[in-house]
This record gives sequence, C-alpha cells and structure tokens, in this order.
Amino acid sequence: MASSPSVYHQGKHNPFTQRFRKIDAIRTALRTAVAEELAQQTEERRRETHRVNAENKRRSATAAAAALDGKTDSSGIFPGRDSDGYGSEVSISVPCRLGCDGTASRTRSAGSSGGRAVSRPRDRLVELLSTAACVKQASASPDKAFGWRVDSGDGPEGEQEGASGVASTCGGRRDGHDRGPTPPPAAASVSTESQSVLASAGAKGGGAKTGVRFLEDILRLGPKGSRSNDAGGALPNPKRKSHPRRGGCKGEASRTQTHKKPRQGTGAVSGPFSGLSLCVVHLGSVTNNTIKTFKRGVCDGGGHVSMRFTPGDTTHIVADASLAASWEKLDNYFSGWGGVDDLDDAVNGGRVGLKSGMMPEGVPIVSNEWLSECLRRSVVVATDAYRLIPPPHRSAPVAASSAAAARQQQRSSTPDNQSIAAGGGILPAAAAAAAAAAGHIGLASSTRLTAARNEVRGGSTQGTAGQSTVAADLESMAVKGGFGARNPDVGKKRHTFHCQSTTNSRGHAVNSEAADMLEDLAKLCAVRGGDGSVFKERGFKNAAGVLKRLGVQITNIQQLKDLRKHEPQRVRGLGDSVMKELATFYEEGRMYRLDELEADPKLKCLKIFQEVGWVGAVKAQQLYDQGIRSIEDLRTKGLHLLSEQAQICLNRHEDITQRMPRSEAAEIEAVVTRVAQSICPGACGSYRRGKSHCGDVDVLIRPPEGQEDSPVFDDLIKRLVETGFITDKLTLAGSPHKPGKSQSFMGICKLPGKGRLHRRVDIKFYPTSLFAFAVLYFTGSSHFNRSMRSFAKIKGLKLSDKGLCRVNTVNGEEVHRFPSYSCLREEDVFTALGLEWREPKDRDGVQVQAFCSKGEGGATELSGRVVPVTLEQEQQHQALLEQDRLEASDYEDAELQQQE
DNA sequence: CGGCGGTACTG
DNA sequence: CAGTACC
DNA sequence: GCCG
Repeated sequence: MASSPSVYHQGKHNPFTQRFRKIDAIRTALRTAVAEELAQQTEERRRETHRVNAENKRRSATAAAAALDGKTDSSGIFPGRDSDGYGSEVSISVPCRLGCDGTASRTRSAGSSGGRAVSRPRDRLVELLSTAACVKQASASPDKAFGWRVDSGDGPEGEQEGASGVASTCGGRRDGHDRGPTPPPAAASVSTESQSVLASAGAKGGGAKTGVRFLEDILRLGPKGSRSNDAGGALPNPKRKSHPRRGGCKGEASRTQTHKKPRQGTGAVSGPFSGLSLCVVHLGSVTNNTIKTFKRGVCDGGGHVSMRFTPGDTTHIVADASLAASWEKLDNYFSGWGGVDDLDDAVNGGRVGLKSGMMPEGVPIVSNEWLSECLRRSVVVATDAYRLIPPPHRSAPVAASSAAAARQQQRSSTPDNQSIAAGGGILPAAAAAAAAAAGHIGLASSTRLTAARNEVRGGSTQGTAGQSTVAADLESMAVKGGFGARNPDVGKKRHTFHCQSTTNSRGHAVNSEAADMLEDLAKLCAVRGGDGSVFKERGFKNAAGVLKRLGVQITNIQQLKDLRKHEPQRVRGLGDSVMKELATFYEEGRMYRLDELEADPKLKCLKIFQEVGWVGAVKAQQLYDQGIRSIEDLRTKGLHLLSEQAQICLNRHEDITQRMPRSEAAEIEAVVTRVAQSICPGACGSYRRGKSHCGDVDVLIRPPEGQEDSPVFDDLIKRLVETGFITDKLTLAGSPHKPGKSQSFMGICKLPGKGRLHRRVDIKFYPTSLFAFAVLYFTGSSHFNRSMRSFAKIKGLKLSDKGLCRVNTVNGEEVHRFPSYSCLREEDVFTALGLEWREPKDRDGVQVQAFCSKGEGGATELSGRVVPVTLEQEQQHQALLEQDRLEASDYEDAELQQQE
C-alpha cells in the first residue's frame, strides 16, 4: 500500500496528515508482520488464517469504535476508502447529519487507520481519530432490535407484480404532467397492482413530510453539494436554484459564429487571430505536438490557445474531427467522466461537480482541420464546414420532436453552466464542500485514449492498413507519475478540467485498431448468443487486452507469430482463431469474421432487442423468430412475449438507454441518501457510477451504528416510492429485512421537475459485516471480480459480495461452507486471501512475486488436503489483474502533470 | 476435452 | 431449471 | 474464444 503515504502527503492542507503518517507507519509494520507470518509453513498458515480473522475482527472493533467516537457517518468503517486508489474509491461518505464537521478528515482517518493501525493502540487511535468527538454511546453490540415498521402488506410479494409506468401517476403528480412523451402503460393488470402497492405504501406513509413535497425539500437543498454541507451548512449554498437557464446563446451560436467577436480584449496583440480564444481538446489525433503547433501559430497571430475551457472566454472548441462520430468521448472529456467504463469512478470527480454539462453550449465546436486551415491561410476561416455536430441520437433518442431535443440539451447544460458561472471558474461551493468532505478525492477521470478507429477502419477497408499514426503518436507518449500521485486537492482539478490530456498512454494505446475490432467481435459474439458465446466474448475481449498492453505496435502478423514462438507468455490469450483474424487484419485491413457479423442484419436486430433490459440473447432470438424486427414491432406486437421487467424497460426504453450526466447521477444518489438519512440518521451511502452505456446509478446503503437491524431499507424504498421518485420496480430482493442480510432494489426513478428522464437505479443495503465485500464487489470490474474469486477458489475459499468463506467441496460441489471471515475493510479481504493490497495500477514493479504469500507456492488446506497454488495459477491471476488494471489505467489521470 | 465467478430473482 | 442481471 |  505504498500508495497511501504518498496520497497522504498530498494532503498538505489536511490537518490530519501528520497523524496519517504515524498511523501509516503502524500499518506498514503490521502489514509486514502479517505478510511474513503468512509466508510460513502450512501448519502455521492454518493458525494464521484464524489469526487474520481475529485480527480483522479486532480491526473492525477499532474501526467501529473510531467511527463511533467520531460520531460520524459510519463511513469510518468504509473499507479502504483511504488511498486505495482506483478501487477503493468508492465511497464517499455521506456526512451524517449528526456529524459535526470535517467529515472528510474524519472519515479518512477512520478509514485508513481504523484497520491497519489496529488493535493494540486502540485507545490511542481513538484518541487520535476523534477530534471532535461527540461521544455517542458506543454500544458495542449492534443488535438492538428496532421495531419493524414494515409489514408484509407492501412487502415484496405485493410489489413484486406491480410495477409499471403507471406507478408514477400516483406517486407523483408532477409526473403526470410530463408523462406525455412516455409510452403508454403496458398491461392493465399490472397497473392496478402497482397502484395498490403504492396506495398501501402511501397509507403507511407515516414519517415526516410526505410525498412529493418531501422530495422537493430534499432537492431544494441543492443537488450536488448537499451531502457535504448539511452538517456545516456554512457554504454558500442557496445557489440560484430557480435560475432560469442562461442565455439562449445556443441557437445564435450556431449561425453566428463565423467570425467570433471576442469580448475581452485580453490579448491586445493584433493579428489575424486576435480575439480567438481556443480550447483544444486533447483527444484523438490531436496530440501534444499538434497542440504545440496550434499554440504557436495562433499566439503569433494574436489569439490564445488553451486546453481549458473558460466560460465566457473561450470562443471555439477545437477537437479531432473523428470525435464527431463518437460524441460521447467529447462529452466525457468535458464532463470529467473520462468515459470510464467501469472503474470508477471518478466517483470523486463526479461529486465534485465537475460535470457534464460543462459541455459548453453556444461555443462552436470545430474540427482541428479548421484550425489547420486558419493557420495555413493566416485568416480565420468560416467554421461552417468544420463544425462538429452532435449526432442525433444524443439529443433525441426517439425520433422525438426537436423540441424535446432542445429541452434535453438545455437540461443537461443549464445547471452546470450555472455552477460554472457561479463559481467564477472556481470550484463551486457545493463542489468545494464535497471536496472537503471527501478529503482526498483523487481520481480524476481522464479520458480514454481511444484511437480513431473510424478512420482506421475506413481507411483500411480501402486498402491502407497503416495509418496507425494515431496510435503511434499515442504510443510515443510515455507515462509517468504513479497513480498514488493523485492530488487530493480537488479544487485544482477544476482548473485542469480533467484534461486528460496527457492521455496516459503507458503505451496502452498501441494496437488499438486491432484491439477495438476484436472487442467488437466480442460484443457481436455475445449478441449472437449460443453455445459458449459468453466465453467467446471473453476470449476475444481478452485477446484485445493482450494486444493493447503488448507495449509494441504490431504492424505485421509475423511479429505476432514470432512472439508466439519465442515469448509465448507475452501473447497468451492470442489463440489460433484470433491469430487468423489478425493475419487478415494486418494483411488486408479487415477481419472477415467481423465483416461478416457486422453485415448480418439479423444481428443488428438482436442487438437492438438486447438493449432493452431483461432481454438477452435467447429472448432476442425468440422475438426475431416471431418476425419482430424493431422496437416498434416489439411495442405493437411483441409485448406479450416479454417478461414484466422487460416490459417496464421497454416502456422507459428511450429514457433509460440514454446516458446521464454524472451530475445527475450525483443528484439521484443524493436524494436516496438524504431520504435514507431522514429515516435513519447516520446511514451512509455511496454510489458508484453506472455503466457507460446504460447509465444507471448504484447506491450502497449501510445501517447506522447500533441499528443494524432496523429496516431502513424497506422504509427507504417505500418512501422513495411515495414521493414519486421511484417510478418502477424491477426487482426487490431480500425484503423484508432480515438481520444480517443484504437487500437490494433495482428499478427506475425520476427526479422531480420537468424534462427529467427516467433512470435506472439500484439501491443496495448491506449490513456492516458485509459492507466491505459489497464495496469490493461494486468496485471491481467484473473482470477483477472473476479473477479474485477464482483465486479464492484455488485456495479453497469462496468470495462473493456476501463474504469470504472456506468451503469444503466434493467433486466440485460444495458440501459445507464455514462462516465468513470477518472483513470490515476491503483490505481485510485481501489480507485474508493472502493477497497484497494493490491498487490496480501499481504495475509492473511488483510482477508476479509477492502476490500471494509465496514461498512454496502458497498452499492451502482444503478438505484435509493441501492444494498447491502453482506459479502458473498465480501468474494467470496476475495477468488478469494486470489486464484489469490496464483497463483502468486507460483513464488514468495525467492531470497531475497538468496540475503543475 | 473440460473449465471458465458467485449470487439471486423470475417464470 | 433456464434466462437474466450485477460487478 | 483460450488454456491446461
């Protein structure tokens, strides 16, 4: 965990820094000790296992105590929320309203120290940690019965069925209004059910304020910053809420921009470009060198070039033309969301309110070719021919009216522009608060450096295979700066705009054309379904990863063949099948199999169907067989073929397939969290972002201290339904509450107010004892999860979001499962597995070794026998991790570098 | 040729 | 049990 | 799909 210290150091402003250092020292020492012990003989290992468990328990106690003393959001217990880089992230703790103040610091301290510092110095720790200790009766025993307010009435069974769009009508009247565009409810029977559900829910509405009003109140507190300030509401919170949207500069911009009349005469220099203030987007073929060139030329001409977008100043945004085809990247670039697929998170970035929507409206976005042309002719040429226009699907998914599209765009841009304006380019208050709360915040997303595949493909189809200039450029950029270097100071981040610019590239961008094609191939395999399709998908995807991290640009199939022969290790995952495709790719620029699949109209169809939730490969095929060919068909003649969930998803299809700005995800999370707190002060939430294409929001809720058994979750969901926030329910698992068990809700929600879209939301509740496992699960990419689980399996353990248990198996079948190890922090899970905690990016330095408690290979006792963990297995696991890390690192921040 | 993560709802 | 979902 |  070498990273923690470095991160801590960054927290210059953090008054706790010193303490962290000490604590870290202790942690380190302990870790070392643990590691050594683990490395011993089998016999001893066994005892060690128990020891670890005990250790974890002690830590837990410590952490819990610390949290209690700090009286804070129990986030203190949050697993590894500390410096754990990419993975940990996660949970930003939600300040408890009882909280006193510096949530951030406290949280952090509790989190990081809680565990490692450990046992003995417990008192001392507590002393260190609880600064503002408002003492709370630290009832060590969590079991405190709490009257269940939930009865079976609106329990799971009842709700099970009901869940159609209709729900919204009763839930929230505001919904009734703008429901217009939404498709009609599905089945009548369903609607009745759901009404009754809602009715019953409403009946016992009990609680505080009711219904929609309540939700409004919640929202009034301010969408994004809310969480962090509620305790120390000192921040200039009451922002302009009712602020109308700012200028309709949009339409005007679209035509007027021919020659920009800069408002501020900063660069008094006169020249052909005077008045131009360009924001260059460092993506695609626009490389550092390109930017330098631009800068030189434009500056000489009296203009200004920056990589930052400055509202009110920037007159043009210049981006690689190929981005017009992948608007999301651009959007992400400005949203600070980095297109992160999975990893996260930028959790922090998101919370910080940098957000999307920053995608400036009213400022023309032009291709780099325009700029080149300008420079060449030394004159500002008309931008008309060079405008990059967002693809239609972005603005209006449905063929909806352009009005709807406009509405949408406003929606997404307005609030954010406001905050920018308000903050004067500085961190908005809310964001600042969030930053403070998060303490270290680190991640920043950065943009994924994806090569301009379109070009490549287009070109190669016509014969040219080369063109890897893009990739080559990217490749040439070296990466520096470790992950741990992330700057905790969010404020700065805002200035850098997440200029993912430096685009990481630790050489990853190599072979991206081929890799992208393989990934497409993978997706198509998945769509097609059939025997082993999942594995084929994985196979292709894996191969793509191998190519990407190869570190060498391949231009010839022979190179790969040689590698296969001489360094098979480096290209493991590239089998005959993939090699065949690659051969044609390098020779002719195409992959026959891909061409074939892409040309198949049926697959296109299946793919469309599968974009609807709860419609997988099998159902899609069935629909196709029924002659259904489009979503329209599905609506008109295929409803009866769909499961209830699928019908709901179909109803909301246009909404939920839209990505949502990160800021909105934060709002949603804030609503859920606030409601949770109102029910149960002290509850904490954290949300992990949603998937990139599906854009859902995950909110993890944990019970407050000492109330492990209270049915927070049931009440929470009920209330969210009452307020109209939740409009549809897809699944409600684990309800009603059972002590010690997790619960989860999957459904669709909609923020109040006009023009909001429905969004997929998952809300999960995990008791404290499982929280770390849950976080681990939600944090990790699926890949990472698989790898870790299979590693556990090798050791005779079973890992899931519900714990880490030793299991006895017979013929692969589980015959007995022991109780779970106790892990309150993610790190504990690693320890229990004998794994070094490592954030995904602490790469190569630590290769294979030291991963598991090596020695004789790390044997483990399983059903009385010793099962060796071979070097092979270990390497395989290592490879998986590396790959995963790779995916993550694509988004790594290079901003540190910018942060100068 | 068999294995490829673990869990849980829905029908 | 198969299908789907979640990471 | 790939690997052992």
